[in-house]
Parts: sequence; C-alpha cells; structure tokens
Amino acid sequence: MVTIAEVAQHAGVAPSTVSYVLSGKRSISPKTRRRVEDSIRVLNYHPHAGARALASQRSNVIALVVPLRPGMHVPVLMQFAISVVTTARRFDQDVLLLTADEGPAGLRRVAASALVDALIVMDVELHDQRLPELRTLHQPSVLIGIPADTAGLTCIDLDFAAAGALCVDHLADLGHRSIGLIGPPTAVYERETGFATRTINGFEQAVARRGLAASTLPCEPTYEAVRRTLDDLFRAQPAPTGLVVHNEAVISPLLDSLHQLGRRVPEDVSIVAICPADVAERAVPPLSSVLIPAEDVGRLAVELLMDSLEGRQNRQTTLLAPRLTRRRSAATATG
Amino acid sequence: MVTIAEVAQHAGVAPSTVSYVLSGKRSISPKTRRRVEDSIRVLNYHPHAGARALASQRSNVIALVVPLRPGMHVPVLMQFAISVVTTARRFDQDVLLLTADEGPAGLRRVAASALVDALIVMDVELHDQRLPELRTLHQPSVLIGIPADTAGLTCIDLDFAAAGALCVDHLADLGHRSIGLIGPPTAVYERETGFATRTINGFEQAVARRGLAASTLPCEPTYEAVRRTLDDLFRAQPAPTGLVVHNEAVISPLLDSLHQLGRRVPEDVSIVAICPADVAERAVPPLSSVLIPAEDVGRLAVELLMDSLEGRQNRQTTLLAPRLTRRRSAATATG
DNA sequence: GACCCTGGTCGAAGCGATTCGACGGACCGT
DNA sequence: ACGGTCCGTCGAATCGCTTCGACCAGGGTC
Repeated sequence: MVTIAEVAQHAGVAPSTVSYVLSGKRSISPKTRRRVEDSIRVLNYHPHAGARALASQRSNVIALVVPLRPGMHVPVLMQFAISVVTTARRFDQDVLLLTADEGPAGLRRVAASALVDALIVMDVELHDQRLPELRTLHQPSVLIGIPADTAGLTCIDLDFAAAGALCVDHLADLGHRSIGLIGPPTAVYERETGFATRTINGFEQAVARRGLAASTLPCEPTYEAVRRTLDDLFRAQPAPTGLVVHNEAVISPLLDSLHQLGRRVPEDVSIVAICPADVAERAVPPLSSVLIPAEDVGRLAVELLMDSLEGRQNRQTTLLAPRLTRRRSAATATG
Repeated sequence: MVTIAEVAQHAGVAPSTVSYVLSGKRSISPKTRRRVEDSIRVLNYHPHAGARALASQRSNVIALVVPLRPGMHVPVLMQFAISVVTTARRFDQDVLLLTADEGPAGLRRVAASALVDALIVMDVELHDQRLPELRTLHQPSVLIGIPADTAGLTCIDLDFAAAGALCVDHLADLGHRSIGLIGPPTAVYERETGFATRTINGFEQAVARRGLAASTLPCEPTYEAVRRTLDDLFRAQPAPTGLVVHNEAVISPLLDSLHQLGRRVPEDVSIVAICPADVAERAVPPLSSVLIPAEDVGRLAVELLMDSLEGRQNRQTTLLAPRLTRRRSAATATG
C-alpha cells in the first residue's frame, strides 16, 4: 500500500503538503501542486479511508436504511436507492446499505462507531421505534416519510394531501361530479404510516371545495374485496363516474373487474391512480397517475444531508409537490 | 465519544485488555472479562470503525456492486442485495452499495483506499471490463455470473445449462416429443452475458439425449415478435407441444397470444419458464418454472468471501443446481 | 527447591491520515 | 533600510484502536 509519506517523498514535499493539495484547505503554489499531483498519479495513491476517518472525524459514508417489509413496491425502492448512491457520489460520499431489521440498535451501531457521517431512513412510520434514537444521534439524518412528531427531525415525502387533491381536481375539471377513493387496506391505516390518512384528508378537502359527491373506501388486494368495494361504490347516488386509486396492488383486479362488469375505462368510469410510474404504464389502459418521485426524493435527501454536514442547519419537513401525468384512463365525463 | 481508554480506566485494566475481550484473540479470565463487558455496557462503548480499520487492516465492510442497466428484473436484484446484507451482518460485516456506472475505477477506488475488505460484483459479462481490475485487487471478490475466462476468479451463478436440461427433461417426462425454446432477444447474446448461451447448450444436449424434436428461437418482448416466433415455432413438424421460455419479458405477451390463437395452456401446449418466482406466480396460468435462486446466491457469495478473508482460498466457479417448481402450465402430453 | 510452562495482563509501538502553529521568504509601505 | 503582511510550506501532535513482546504469578515437574 502506498502512503501519503511516500507520495510526499516522491514529490519532495512534506506529507502535510500532500494532504493540503488533496483537500484544498490551504493554498498551494501551482508548481508544487503539479508536482504532487504527478506523484499521486505515478504512484497510484489512494488515501486510506480508515486513517482519513480517524484523523478527520469524517468517514465520507452515509447510511441508507431500506425497509424489508413485503408489500413495498420494489422498483421504487431500488430507484430511490440508486438515486441516493448516484447523488452521494457527486459529493464524494459512499453509501452503506442497512436493512430495517436491525432496528434502532443498527442505527446506533453505525452512528456510534463513526462508520457513517449521516443517515437516510426510509419508510418511517407515524410512531417509528427509531425516532428516539435518531433524535439523540450526533449525525444528521433525513427521514423518508412523515412521523407524527417531526420536532428536531428532517423529513421528506411526497405531499400526499396535495396528491389526493390533485386527483380530485383533475376529475372535477373533466366534469365528474361524483367520485370515489379506493385506498389501501385498513391494515395500512393501523400501521400508521401516515400517507394513507394524508391522502384522504387532501381528497376530502378538495371534494368539499369543489362541491362533489364522494365516498372513500379501503380495499384488500383480492378480487373478492375489489368486487365488494365496487358494489358499495356504485350503489352511491349519484353513481360515481370517477375513481381515485391509492393502492397499487388493487389496480389490476380493479381493472379486470370493471371490464367484467361491462364498465369501460375511461368511457364509463375515469380512473386516476397514485402509484409508481411503471405500474401506471403497464396497466390496461395506461392510467393517468400521480407518481412517487423516488428519484427526486433520493437526490433531495442526500443534498439535505450534505447541507447539514456543512453546517447549514435545516431541521424541517419538505413535502414534494405532486405532478399528474395524463394517460388514457381519465376522460371528460359523459352525461 | 467514548474511547477504549475510558473503558479500560473504568474497568481498571489496560486498553489492550479491552481490545482482547472484544476480539477474543487472547484468553481473558472470566472475572476481568465480566468487568470489561460491564464497563462497555455502562459507558455504551462502540469501537471507532476508522481507528479499527487503520490498526487492524480490516474495515469489516464488503462492497456490493449492483448493475444499473434497465431490463434487469428489479425484485430479484433487491432480493439478492437483501440476502447479501443479511448474511454479511451474520459475519459482523457491513455492506457498501456501489453502482456499476463507476466501472473499474470505482472498484479500484474502494479497494485501494481500503474502504472495503472484499467485493461482490453482480451481472458480470463474458468479457467484462472490470475483470482485469478484479484480478489485480488485493481484496478477494466474488462475481455473480460467469465470464469467459474464470482463471483466478471466484464466480457463482445458476447452472443455466442444467436449468435448460431440467426443463427439457420435465417436458419429456410428461410425454412431449417436440418442444421449442424461446430465448432472449439476439441483443442479449451479443452482449455476451453467457447465461443465454449456456441455457441453449443445456437445452440442446438434453434434447439430443432424449431424442426429441426441437427448435430454439430468440424473441423480442413485443406482441408482433411473439406472434412471429409462434408462427415459426408451430410450423415445425411435428408441431411442438411443449415450450421452454427463458425470457421473462416475453411471458405475458406469449400467454396472451396463445390464448388468442385458441391454444390452451396446458391442455394444448405446456410451458416451463426460467424466470423469477414472482413472475411465474403472477402469470395466468401460473407457470411451472425454474427460478433464479437470488437468496442462495447472495448468501453463498458472502460465505465464500468470508472464507477467503479467513485464509481458506477458493478460486473457483460454483454453479447452483436448478430446481423446478411445478405449477399449472405444464401437463402430460395429450395424443 | 530450582526450573520451565502457561495463562493472563500490561505497555508501547505502530497504522496513515489531518490539522494547527510556526517559520521563512517575498513583497509592500514608509 | 526596516517592520509588517501574507503566502506557501513544514513538523509534530493527534485521532482510537490493534498487536507484539515482555512480564508476572501460579502450578507442575524432576
């Protein structure tokens, strides 16, 4: 292994000078800088990460905690992870991959051992067990998802309330006067991830604002449950002509059932979904949808962390504005 | 931050003793061991990862290089990554997540800086650019996928030849005498990932061994391509009654097309797929399939690395035996 | 009783970087 | 010509841990 001392000797300078060339923390004359850089290249020098971490109190690694829970949409997870890694590399950081099953102890472990400088925690629940740990950590962290009490935490998430409202507005603009919301199964509400409730709130406020008739129903991702939900839904008066679906697992049984019931999409019933882009695209017909902006969230998370690490404090919650993509499943109301 | 010196003082021993308690590299009397462990717990001591890496020449981190190429089946990727992380933690290792877009330089970076002790590289191509780098690294590595020249490398993959043969045997056992293989588009063969070719070889050998009639065709994942491929296929004499599909993107258009052509699965044509389990399960009807054992591969990769790190050398290639899961798409030949 | 092990512990020397204070020379103003 | 800046560089201390050789006490051997 080639050390900074060897580089220094090769370039005819002191080790500290090499260090300053690398970090840019003191000015170096162009001449010596060039000599040092040449030596670095010739000797193929790479600073020892551990030594650097020890001396500088910075590991240049950030932790990414991914959930393991089945039912998560994996492509979105991966898209997010990739975005985090890519952005981190732009800041010369690496990413340590942790799974949620280590719980709070896992966070403590990597933080207390100074393995990482900062943490990104995905899939944070309303009353997440890890919150106390995160609050006491010396390292900054960014949470994906909004817990009940965000005091002292930095959180990011899609603005689900706005997303719910956006779907309502879209349908209302198309002339629909009675609409339904099909949400996640009740289990999700109970687990209290928060986003389900936020969507409903946004939905209902928008419904009130636009003076629409509406009903909201949770739904399990099975054919029977979907049929029952649809029965309930269409029993309402006036019969809904627009549907907001916030439950990706339900999409394909839903579309099948509507087909079997002889209800055409979008001629008889318009659909707007809140779901990953690939799900919306693959559906038949492709769904107009508000997508989960995984890539933006990942990038932003890293950027916020870097801000914190450089002293720009920002303990606050960021809600990303939803954007609706029109596809073929929502059209002007007939009648 | 609490250091080993403080723990030592608190327990009334030398720092080195604390270290030996932690590492178990020298015997310690039960009495002092208990004292030290108590102090560790009381002070909530976590060894500084950087200091440890510097002193011991071991970071206890392994790199995982994931591919970015679109078209990879993401759930399998994730399943694999999770399996690597989980297994690594069993060995007290952490996992650094790298993306393939850093190329060979990325490997050199993390290896030369001693950020990681070992590497796992996924999706290795026949003539992968990273091979020379991997050969010169001081750290052991495990490749997922089999390159053309495996000399000096440790590789793991599903035994695709055996998988191809297994599918043939299954169909032959069910009485099918003429079968077809639908493979990935020609682009995949050209990129030379190797597994496509290996499947064909295994398929053809088994076909010869069982004395069957057979044809093999690449296929793009579009409806038109599928229709053309099926036309070609069924023109053969005797008409095939069994299909092996090694191309997950083609599965759903294929099933649709067969339906439209009035060929029932499995009554008129039996299908065996080589694909991720979730794809096979979700198909209509669910496909008998040989799955990609992502979890086994991930676990094995880490275990091999740990062997290497502990001095048990094992430069060699491991092919995992395929296992066929019967579902509803393959049945006894009629006629 | 002298001897040698052996198991248990200590002390000190690294590991390879960063960083701070100091220092020497060039350049400025007076 | 002289003192004061400022720029560029150096040397040494430091970060927290591991590990090696040394040391000591106790017990077995002859």
